[in-house]
Amino acid sequence: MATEVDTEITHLKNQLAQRHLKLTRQREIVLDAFLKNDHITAEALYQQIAKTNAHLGLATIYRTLNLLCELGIGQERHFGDNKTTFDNVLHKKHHDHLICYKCGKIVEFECSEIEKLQEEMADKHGFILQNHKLELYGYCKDIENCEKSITTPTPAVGVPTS
Amino acid sequence: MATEVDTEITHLKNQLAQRHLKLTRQREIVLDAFLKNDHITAEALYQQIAKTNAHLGLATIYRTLNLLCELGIGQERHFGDNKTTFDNVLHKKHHDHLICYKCGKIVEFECSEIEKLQEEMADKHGFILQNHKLELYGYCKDIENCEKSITTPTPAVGVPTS
DNA sequence: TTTGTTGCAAAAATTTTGCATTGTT
DNA sequence: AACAATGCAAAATTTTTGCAACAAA
Repeated sequence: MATEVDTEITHLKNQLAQRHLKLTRQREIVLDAFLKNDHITAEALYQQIAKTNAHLGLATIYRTLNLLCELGIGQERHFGDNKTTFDNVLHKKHHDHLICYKCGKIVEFECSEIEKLQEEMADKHGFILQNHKLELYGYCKDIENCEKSITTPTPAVGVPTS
Repeated sequence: MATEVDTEITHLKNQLAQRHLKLTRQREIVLDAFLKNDHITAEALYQQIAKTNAHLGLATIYRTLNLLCELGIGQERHFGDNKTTFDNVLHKKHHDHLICYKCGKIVEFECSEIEKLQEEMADKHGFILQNHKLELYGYCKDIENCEKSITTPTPAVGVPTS
């Protein structure tokens, strides 16, 4: 069956070939693990891979993740904290996020009207739009799970506490 | 004359008093310098202050900038690279950015229609919206200045090169 | 074969922290 | 006087790099 992973692998192969870069086992492992996660950090991916596969050096994870970004498969994100997370962005064009300040929950959404307006704004200011990042911060109304799921009591980023 | 800085200082004073924190000369200096810049890094602010005032420790800059964020005056941003920049966000509600991949130019804009849609999206997903960050990445058509102003040939962040 | 990649450890770069001293309320 | 902030240097984090051994084209 032609899975989404196949598509990504193919894309990766093509991009690598174009640049005379090589498709290694490590790169496949990282890509594979990467695709199974949304917004994951290099460190987390490292841990995750360490559990299931032969050991890959953290430096390789970083190098590969950066490569994926250059090839248009991944994109860096920063959610409040200062850890860089990486997202699959190749087959998820409209990849915006809602983040809860209290429990850290991240919900993905898309909105074509917003996309359209972004295009207009870029045009209005003389830009050719290639990409965007939209993050909405707030509090989720999921009282039940919000408190429970507190991992790190995310420090408010520029939210008036009054 | 009642400048914008006065407003910010007043806000700062009030917020500090509320929390039994103190208004120090250093905090005033940082706030003052901070307000004169859009999206500046801690290091840059440090350098800038070093030129004009008595020397402030870099740690103090960081501490104060983080404080400003907690008080709702500042907000952290990450534009492509992994340096944290800080923005004045108190009196600029609609503070979105267009960033040129090639020359690094940053243009600020606002769009109330987008704001409204964001509100709707948050609501739709059960969030109470507090804040947002919107960054549009692309290439500016300012051929004249785009090439010239290259500071750091910003590495493309997730932009298909094909 | 040739050229790119990995792993490791060392190095960079960025941000935070401990603690004695100093300044504000 | 009490309590918080600063400065400095040391520490902690996060990410990158150099280089010899290794693997893919």
